[in-house]
Amino acid sequence: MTKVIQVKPPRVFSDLKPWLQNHYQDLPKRLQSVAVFAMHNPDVIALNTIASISEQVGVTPSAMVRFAKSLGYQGFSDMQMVFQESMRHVPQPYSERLNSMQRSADTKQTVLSHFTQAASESIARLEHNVDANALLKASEQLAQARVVYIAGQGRAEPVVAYLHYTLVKLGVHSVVLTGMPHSMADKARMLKEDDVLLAISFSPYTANTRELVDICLANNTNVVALTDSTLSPIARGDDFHLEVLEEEVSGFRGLSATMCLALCLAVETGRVRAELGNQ
Amino acid sequence: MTKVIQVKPPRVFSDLKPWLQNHYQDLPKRLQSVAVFAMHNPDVIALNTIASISEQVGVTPSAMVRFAKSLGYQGFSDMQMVFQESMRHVPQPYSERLNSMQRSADTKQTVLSHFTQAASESIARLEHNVDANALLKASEQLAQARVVYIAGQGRAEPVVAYLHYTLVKLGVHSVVLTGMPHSMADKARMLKEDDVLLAISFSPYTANTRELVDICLANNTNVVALTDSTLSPIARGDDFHLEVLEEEVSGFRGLSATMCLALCLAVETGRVRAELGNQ
DNA sequence: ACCTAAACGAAATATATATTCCAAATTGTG
DNA sequence: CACAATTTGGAATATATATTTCGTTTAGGT
Repeated sequence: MTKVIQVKPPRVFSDLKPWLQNHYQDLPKRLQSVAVFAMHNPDVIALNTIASISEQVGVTPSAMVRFAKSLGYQGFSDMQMVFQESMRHVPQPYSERLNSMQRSADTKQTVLSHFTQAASESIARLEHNVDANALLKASEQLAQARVVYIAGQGRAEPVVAYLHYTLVKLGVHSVVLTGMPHSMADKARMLKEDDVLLAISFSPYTANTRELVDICLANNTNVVALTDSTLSPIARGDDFHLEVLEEEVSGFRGLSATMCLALCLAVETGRVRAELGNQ
Repeated sequence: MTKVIQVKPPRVFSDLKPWLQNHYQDLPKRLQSVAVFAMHNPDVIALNTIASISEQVGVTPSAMVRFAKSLGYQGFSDMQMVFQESMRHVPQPYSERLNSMQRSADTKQTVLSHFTQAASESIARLEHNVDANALLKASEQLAQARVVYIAGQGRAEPVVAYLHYTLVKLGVHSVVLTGMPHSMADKARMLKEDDVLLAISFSPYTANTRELVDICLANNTNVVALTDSTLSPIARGDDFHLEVLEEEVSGFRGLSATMCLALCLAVETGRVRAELGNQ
């Protein structure tokens, strides 16, 4: 049997790279080709089949298997997992474990750290994923509104309260839509064309908020939606929607990133309004 | 045969997202679950097998295939290619960032980034500064309460709403104290010794919330306080107070860290309550 | 140049994975 | 409430993919 490097192979890509450099010299010719290719195109290794990769490298499929085995992996598939992990954008297990490990055996601290970790990740993702253009458009809509009506239930209610509080402080005329479902619907029908509905809704989506959106769209009243998914029933092609996804910890979703976005939306609205010269 | 959307399905991920949004409503329940998951975890779809993904989504493998087909793809594998392409030349963050950058004249992106940075810093500080013991004690107080009465005004109101929402979901009997100042005071005087007041208050401190705390302490009712400073008038030696300080951006204070702490407090309360064996 | 040991490629095999099919359950409708 | 249509889960099937095997080739040492 061909010589196999005895020590356990690296299970994370960042370890694999320097590790492979050391053993590169000792590899047979074909296997060196594979090594060079793998270091230059990790994404190809991660995503393609042996047949496809080996063709690109210019070797036979069996060479790929030998390569993986000579590195100490069980087979090609085993090695491929390491490459796949390197391009997953949610190394949540890692960061979570690391964080927990750093903290000493204090259980309460680690519980909090789970939540802070989730919050940080949610916020980081928010920053990367938010459509800046959508944010601007939404702010403009709100800034131009005669009155901003805010609606949302359940987990969205704190967001409603915060947006209301901040918008009022900024001098934007805003009203929270409350009450029984049918009375809310009645109120929604009263909105004028120069009003705006600011609807906040998260999964599981309440039928009520959705109904309000339907009513407003039917009346040509503009709608700005804040939701956790573009697939939300309140997100339509003809409104302005912002998306924020909260990381969940053992079944609980926070509101850290959502609140951050809400504040930003409110402040931007104030800024745009000031630019437009409304008092 | 199940209804299939006729038009050719999108071959690039960025087209798939809005496209799915339009057809989302028409999908069966299980297929909607898949859709939501797919939009939230594209990397999982790209890298895992049907069996693994379907387990994570909570549906059967055949549902995954039906999903792909109902979208017009030949099968799951066909659809998976689209997801793989999206992460092919690895750094998706870059391309996405660039895209957002050129789309907007860079001002919006940086405005949001100010807020996200402030939020992240606040959360990091929260993690270091929180007194783990105080958190535990506070949770125990809330867990042992017959009824938790929650009070807070202004910027604290969203926190009140969130704590109320989460505690109720966890089966903790909790009530929000609302109304005119003097009627709230009257209500506060009704609290029994085995009730707990959960008071949230931030600078500038409202006299009202402070008064409630005074009343409860005089009546030997336990108080758990959530504030932005130990110097807050509602934080006393003889109550249990948690402290969270939000970084401010051009005069505006967010609630990201506060919400994180609130969720943690609520979940801990639920956990302690379960440990105590209360129904 | 010969011999030996390692490396290699092609095909056979084993395994994993996706897809199809159908009966049961669910949902919507008259 | 019953009927029809749709949706769903699980097993059977088909396909794709990795792995092993083995005869052949190559390279290095004497």
